[in-house]
Amino acid sequence: MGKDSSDLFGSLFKTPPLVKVVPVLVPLPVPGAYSYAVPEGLAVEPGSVVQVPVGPRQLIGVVWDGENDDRLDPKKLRPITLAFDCPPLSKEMRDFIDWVANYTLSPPGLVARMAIRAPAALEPEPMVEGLRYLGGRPERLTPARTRVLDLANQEDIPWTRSGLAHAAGVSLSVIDGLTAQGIFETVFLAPPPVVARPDPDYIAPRIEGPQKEAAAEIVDSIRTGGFSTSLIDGVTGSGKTEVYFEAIAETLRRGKQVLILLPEIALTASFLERFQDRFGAKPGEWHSDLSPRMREKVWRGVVTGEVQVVAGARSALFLPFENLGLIIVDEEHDPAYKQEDRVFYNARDMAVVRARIGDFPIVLVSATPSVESQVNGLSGRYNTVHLPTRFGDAAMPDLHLIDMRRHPPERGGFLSPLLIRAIAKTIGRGEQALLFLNRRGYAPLTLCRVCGHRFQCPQCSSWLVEHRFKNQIQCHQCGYSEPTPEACPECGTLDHLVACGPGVERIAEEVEKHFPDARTIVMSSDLLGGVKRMRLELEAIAKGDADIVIGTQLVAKGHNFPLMTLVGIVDSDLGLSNGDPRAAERTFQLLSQVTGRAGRTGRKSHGLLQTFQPQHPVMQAIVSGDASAFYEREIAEREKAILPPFGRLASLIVSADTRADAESHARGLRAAAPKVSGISVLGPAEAPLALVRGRHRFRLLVHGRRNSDMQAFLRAMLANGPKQRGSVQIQLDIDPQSFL
DNA sequence: AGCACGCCGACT
DNA sequence: GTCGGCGTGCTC
Repeated sequence: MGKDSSDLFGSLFKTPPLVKVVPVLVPLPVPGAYSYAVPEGLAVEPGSVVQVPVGPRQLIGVVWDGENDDRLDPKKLRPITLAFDCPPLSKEMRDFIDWVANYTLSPPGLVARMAIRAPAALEPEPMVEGLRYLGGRPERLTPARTRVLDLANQEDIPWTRSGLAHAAGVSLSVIDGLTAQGIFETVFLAPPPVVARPDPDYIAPRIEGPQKEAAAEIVDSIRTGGFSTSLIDGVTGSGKTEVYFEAIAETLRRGKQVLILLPEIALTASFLERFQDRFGAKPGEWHSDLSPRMREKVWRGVVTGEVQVVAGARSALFLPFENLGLIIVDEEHDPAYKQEDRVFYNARDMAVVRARIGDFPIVLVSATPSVESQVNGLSGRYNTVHLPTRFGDAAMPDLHLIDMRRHPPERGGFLSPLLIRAIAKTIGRGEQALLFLNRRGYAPLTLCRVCGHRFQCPQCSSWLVEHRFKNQIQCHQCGYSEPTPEACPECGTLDHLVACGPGVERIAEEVEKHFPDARTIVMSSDLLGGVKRMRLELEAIAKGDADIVIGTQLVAKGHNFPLMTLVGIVDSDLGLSNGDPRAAERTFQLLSQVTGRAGRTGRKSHGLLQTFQPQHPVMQAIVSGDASAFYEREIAEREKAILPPFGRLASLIVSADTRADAESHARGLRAAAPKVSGISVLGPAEAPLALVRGRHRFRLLVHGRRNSDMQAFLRAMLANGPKQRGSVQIQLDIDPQSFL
């Protein structure tokens, strides 16, 4: 190995020692990867999870692909602190993260962070201490010791200390005594799996007719392999879950992992049990209020491939599966799939992208598909599977509108005589009625009859909602609350405050007046006693311990009420004109879901919808059961609403954490770009907008922390066209697949 | 995201 | 004279 003199010279005087430098994504809102030196002897590759120093802190990051920024001052280079002992993120996962960061214009480090959000799981789980039976007898045999030895002789498996004590009905000291005498040996065992292995053939599928055909169609796409998107579109109670369970079974048979995405609210014990009934084991769970310990176990199970199926909320999409082969997105239309902080994304859309990158099938499921998915189904890009009828002997409820102009309630009331009569009949038969009103509290607005003062939130200027059960007035926007005052704060007059409009509590009052002997229950998220009480109440209702249920949104989902044969919608029009461009779609979905609560177990059932707009397309679609007419119309409306592309008319929708912030951003933008005519403001609740894909027309949502950033961005965008990317976060609410 | 720095208004 | 509000800049 001859060294020539120039080399020697270089190493002595000029050339710095060769250090390996790698890009590392750090969890900071910076546009790209940082560069770090790899210390001697540390083995890292793209995907390795590492700890690195950033300023004064140590952060967890991921070694990334690509070149280092060579403009970086080498003096700034710092070494990687350590590499975690866990499998690196796969190329597929890295591509997915890059894609999502690029599409959502989010800092890639923040996207990557979502994949490694179980810090404790980065080190392998500690071994658990166990006991192995070595045979032999103790010097003195007591009855307790005999019981332990009998058990140990029966089963030749390693015991845990406490497990053996418990099984033998003895105290830990008995076990310790035997261990001290060399009867047992302490061994270290691999930790037990979080969940048992699901068995695809645990029971024969309980499906028939159209369900069976639908399942066969989807199983077929799995057998074919490769990327495909299917949309299961079936009314409530049509057996959608049973159908996609067959897709899961087929994937498991092929030795691949499955992810089931559900809106957080649908991740209930009853779903997990249903899964267990079919597969003999529960799926792994992933959601926001998982205990850190559990989070760690599931994360680790997923990366090692030990956990075969995960049922999770949207964040589960970023779990680094070892061998993912199928994604199910249940309740595909649910707005809970949207994340609207830090990284803005719709998990449903990103799930399709993940399947595309991983080249495996994905199945979207809904009784009321989103307009976007409907469009994709109609255009043939998604393979639509219809389940038009209910499963077994259950029939859809008979639906009718009540025109409130012709059948008004009595003075001071909100229920039409027609609805009251229907309730009387229903409970007379010993069946249950559900009254739905999507409004918590007693009254949405309180005012003073003397001076006209309206109770308004001091923090965010929306109306304060009276809650009689809690004796509070609350702001439903920001959570502000205060005790209900007795006197008007403006003019000081006592006892002249008047409630305007109904909330569920007020409907309960009216119901009690009409049906004093009925067992009435109010279900709303501010039910005293929290989630536990809520669950008990739902069970009680299912058992028949209530005659009339008055509920908000939260009765719309899940739960089967066998005796529920009447659903009354108090105000069907509520939500149709709140400025949300998706108002009609949302209302259609909500009303379909609520009316779908009736008659799920075979009894003849009815739905009555009180409305002031019986001709409205949403109302017509609901009562006629003709969803396709509604979608067709809605699609046409959206097409019309989409503004012309950039260049001719730039159109911006500004949104921010609060409406006030958004207004302030918009003022700045209007000043910065007077030629832009279409700057409009949406509050955080309304954003992002629906967009039907097609051609390259789109709206942008600009989210920014700083006015100056937003203005700079806007100027650059106007100069360079819509492809310009700025330092602000932008949400393009357009079909991600047009970018694939 | 955090954290430091710096610049103007209301206080012990 | 300071304390502290948030606007701005920086982290390999």
